[in-house]
Amino acid sequence: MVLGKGQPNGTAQGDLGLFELPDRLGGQIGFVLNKVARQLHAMFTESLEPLGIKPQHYAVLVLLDASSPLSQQAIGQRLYIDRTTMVHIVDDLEKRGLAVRAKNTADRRKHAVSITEPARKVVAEAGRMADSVQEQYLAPLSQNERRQLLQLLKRLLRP
Amino acid sequence: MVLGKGQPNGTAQGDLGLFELPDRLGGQIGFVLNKVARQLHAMFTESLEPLGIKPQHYAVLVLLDASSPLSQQAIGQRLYIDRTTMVHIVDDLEKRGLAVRAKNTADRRKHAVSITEPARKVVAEAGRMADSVQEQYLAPLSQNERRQLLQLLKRLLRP
DNA sequence: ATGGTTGGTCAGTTATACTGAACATCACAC
DNA sequence: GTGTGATGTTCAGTATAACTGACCAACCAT
Repeated sequence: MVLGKGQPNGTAQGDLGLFELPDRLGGQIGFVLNKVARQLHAMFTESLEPLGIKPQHYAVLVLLDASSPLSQQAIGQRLYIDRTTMVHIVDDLEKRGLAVRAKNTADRRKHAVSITEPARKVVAEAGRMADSVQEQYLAPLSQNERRQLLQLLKRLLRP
Repeated sequence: MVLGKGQPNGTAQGDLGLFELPDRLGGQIGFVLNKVARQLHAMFTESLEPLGIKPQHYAVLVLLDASSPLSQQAIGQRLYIDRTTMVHIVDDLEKRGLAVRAKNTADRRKHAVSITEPARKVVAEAGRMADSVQEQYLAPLSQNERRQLLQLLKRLLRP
């Protein structure tokens, strides 16, 4: 998966030219996409460590912060997260006191997952870290280019 | 990591508007990046199955096709692949008769990893599949936008 | 000859994603 | 009222990719 640390060492920032990819790979958006995603993910993961959460936790909390409660299925659908992975994420959040699973009286199949008050502070803090990491990693691009990149990526995202 | 299948089901192509991300996430390039990378990776992985290789195998073979032999360390550095992961990848390729580890007489610490002749055919076929998958997934973007996306991503990639 | 570094391997751990099966629950047709 | 199909969630796994730390052989500079 696109995650983790692992930058090649022994090279200075900006030495990318020293390791040109062959055209066959350099022309593959998927390849570069994976590596970029992994680098950014690793930076974000590291920055969140003091808060005791991971990027996936943050994403779920952001959604719940915006609108609580939601079912696990609804969260998963909006965040492109697998149903079993969602079970684990909510397990973790419950364990950390950052979310609760309540009964959904209208449909007993579903949990009513809600954010807790302490979690709102965590989300705010993590949001600042997210912005900081993004600012740092996207430094090679202008603001306009960043908007452009995001817009292009969003247009690719399939349901 | 950014990999696997897992698209939410029950929604039609183009229904993205139905599941807008909150700004806090939608504005995070990392989040969208991960999801896009995973989708493209899943498509490519699936398309390669008939050839019995995976995207990482393909990447290594492409590099070796361009220049053989190379040490595992050299391959890893150019493809942003961890040294232990590289061991497994070359193990797999050897097992499939697609690469060989020979002795490096100049430096006995290093293997001289080379592509095999049969593997060149696999690389060619996989390359066509890579192009096809990329063509399909990038369909929402114009040719110019695709070049732009790739260029922006490459500028972000750190050593 | 020695110490530091490098290349590679091994034995793990971690994160994310996924499948299939199972069960409780819901909605709907009859 | 009943049966059937679908849904939401959980469980028990598997898979992929990445990673760390330790270890050993080999290389290089001193």
